[in-house]
Amino acid sequence: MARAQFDRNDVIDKSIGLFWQNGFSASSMQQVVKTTGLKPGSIYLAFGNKEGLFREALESYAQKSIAQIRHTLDTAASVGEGLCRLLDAVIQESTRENYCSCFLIKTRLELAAEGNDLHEVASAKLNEVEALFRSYLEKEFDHTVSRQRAVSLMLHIFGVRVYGYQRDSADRMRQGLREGLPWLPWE
Amino acid sequence: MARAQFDRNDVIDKSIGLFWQNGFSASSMQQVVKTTGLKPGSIYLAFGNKEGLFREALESYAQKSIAQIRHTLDTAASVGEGLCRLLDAVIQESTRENYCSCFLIKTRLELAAEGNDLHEVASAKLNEVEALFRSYLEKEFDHTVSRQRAVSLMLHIFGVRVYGYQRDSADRMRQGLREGLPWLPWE
DNA sequence: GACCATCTTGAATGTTCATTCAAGTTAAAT
DNA sequence: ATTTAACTTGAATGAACATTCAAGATGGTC
Repeated sequence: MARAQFDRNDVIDKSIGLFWQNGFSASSMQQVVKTTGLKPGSIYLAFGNKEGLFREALESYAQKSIAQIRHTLDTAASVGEGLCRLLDAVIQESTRENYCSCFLIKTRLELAAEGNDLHEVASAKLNEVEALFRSYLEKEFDHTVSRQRAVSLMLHIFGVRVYGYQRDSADRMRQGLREGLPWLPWE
Repeated sequence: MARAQFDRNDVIDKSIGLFWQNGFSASSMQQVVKTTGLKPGSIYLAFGNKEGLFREALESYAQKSIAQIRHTLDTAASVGEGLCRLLDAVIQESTRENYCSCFLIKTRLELAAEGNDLHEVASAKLNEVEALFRSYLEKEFDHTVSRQRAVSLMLHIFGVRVYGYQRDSADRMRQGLREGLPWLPWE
């Protein structure tokens, strides 16, 4: 069945699952073959190499995440309320079985050595998220405050992404966010 | 030169450097051989396997970190002042060339899948740090407040450990900490 | 219906991996 | 001086790794 090209989006989604869970180094191409159903030749023709596939998976994840953030902030009654919903969703995610933190953060930490290219991609996307927060905050606060609070938001989100591995920590994290982000319109 | 046993502490320190930077999967035993100067046989006799060496390195790192925290908090004029110094030190560390975040956090994220043993070690040590903060805070605040603020501290430290990869972010992080931890005696 | 460009296939490649072990070396015990 | 226990040595092992490529299959084109 040649010419009946595989579904690229489907392959990328499955690769996101694998790479997000195991990271770059601990995911083998043999696992990719098993997970995606593609044969090695097809993968290498379509994505070049392991790094190419990882990059596409990472970028797809980032794009979806950013779209999700935009949507939540756009549909909320206020920026503050949207941010609360966003933070609640992050906490909620951490209660999942097989919680995997955030693909971007994991990549930033795993591939930090020696100016790795994938590390740069992850970092750029995380910066994009911060810039997005800043631009939304500027609808309600002045420039300086918006910049500071965007940083504070990022620190808290990173914190939750790491803290969330602890079992039954959701309530504690919610309290922690209320402590550290008192300017948000909680509940 | 048999019987002239190698310096175990030295080997562990060198292993910390390697594993901290590259993580578990991306560090090969051949790199360990090169870094430590030991031959494979010696490593396997002394530590069992790669995981055994990694575990000792991780535990040694954790012990040193906790001792450092204790020392800073014990020698400060107040708990609050000690915490400020601690947080400043974490920010300071992030300005280093070859910044590597925190070995415990990196391990928690890298080896989270399937109840990995090393993940549990890292998580247990991180919980120990939180408990330590709580016990110091209880010298100045009541039980409930201490618990909440310990969580908030952990969230901020995790945040800084991830955010710190961004170049020239020290000042921004300092501002962010002042925003999120206003109960600390800053400056 | 013959052809060609396009895509798939999966066995094969050479490398690197974690780990082992028989042989070698030394310090202490006898 | 000889033995013994403790430790080192480094080549060898087999498995797993990322990647390649010649051969096969298919759909569109003339």
